[in-house]
Amino acid sequence: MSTTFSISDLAKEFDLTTRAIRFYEDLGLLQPERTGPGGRNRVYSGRDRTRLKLTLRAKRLGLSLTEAKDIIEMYDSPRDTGAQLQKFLDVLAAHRKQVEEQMADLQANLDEIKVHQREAKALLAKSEAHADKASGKPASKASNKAPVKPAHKPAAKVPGKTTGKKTAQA
Amino acid sequence: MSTTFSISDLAKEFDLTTRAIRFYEDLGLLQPERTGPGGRNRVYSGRDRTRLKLTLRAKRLGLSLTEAKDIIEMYDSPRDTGAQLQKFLDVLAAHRKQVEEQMADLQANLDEIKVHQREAKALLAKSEAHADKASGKPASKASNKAPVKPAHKPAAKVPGKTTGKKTAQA
DNA sequence: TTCATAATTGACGTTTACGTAAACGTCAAC
DNA sequence: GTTGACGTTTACGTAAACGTCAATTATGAA
Repeated sequence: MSTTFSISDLAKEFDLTTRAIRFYEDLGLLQPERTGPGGRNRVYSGRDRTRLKLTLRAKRLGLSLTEAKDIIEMYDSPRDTGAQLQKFLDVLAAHRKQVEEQMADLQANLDEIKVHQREAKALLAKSEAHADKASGKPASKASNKAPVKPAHKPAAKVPGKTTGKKTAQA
Repeated sequence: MSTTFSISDLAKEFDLTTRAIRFYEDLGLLQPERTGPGGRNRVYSGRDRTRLKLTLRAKRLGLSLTEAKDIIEMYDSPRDTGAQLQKFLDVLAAHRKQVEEQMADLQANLDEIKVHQREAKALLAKSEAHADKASGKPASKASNKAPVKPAHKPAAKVPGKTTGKKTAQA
């Protein structure tokens, strides 16, 4: 009992369809063992689960599945010789640079959001102070409307999914 | 002369094909004016350029073009009434949450990279100290090999492109 | 035993984001 | 006066990432 998972276990946990999981297997991202009669059913190990988790995180960050695969393979490939180690370090440095660039993008994004928030709040306060005629309602907190989701997305989504199920954070 | 751009200006600046830029127009992301005989040629304003820049940043962060459009439209839509302002604030809050989640993903990623770097460096130092037989070379700095790029990507790339041209950072 | 539930393997369909010609207009340079 | 360089539209092609049946097979509950 070394902690294994069925395909639907993983599907539920990560809010994926089994179709998607099998598709990832076709790409070589997962290599479940088989069980049952004639080895029909897939059995996933903890390692598979980890790879899946990493894959999904990579997706959320905008990477393609093949890119995710390349990276993940790199991360659990055999680094015995010094040359392999050195190459690994090079790749890590490149990844790090990439990630840091992306963080800069995100930070810029966040800064803009903050600016807009400040502006909008100021405007709203002004209009409310200006409209102090009738009701004396505080009018503050945000209402819970649809969080902007247009439809389906290939990457980087807000928690709520189109398929409307559970949510699994990394 | 209010700073306008030709399609190839933008193509060069952002390392896009003109095809891509026209495609963005089809999606409603850009609305260049026309010039020349019969109004055949496109002329892009600074606003178009900004929208394009925002679009590309959104792409790098894993958003689809339609998502990018929705967001950008939101950001320069008319927020006059209090209700609109409040809705805008709600949307901003949702976006902010989304962005912060993504930053968490990125941070996790970065942390893992750092761990691996430390491990690899330790191992490498060990193997070098262990192999102090012949040459006495320092062996440190990273070499500049291909930065892991598999082929083409739909989003979030390292500077160097498949089409191998210029690079424009946000 | 029968019926529902879960899994599996094809195989074709779909959406996104452009690429890739084909065919033509235009203006400057040679 | 034709050759480029750049621009245009129309249209078909394509790779990625699954969705959506359809046709089985196996298992467990009723």
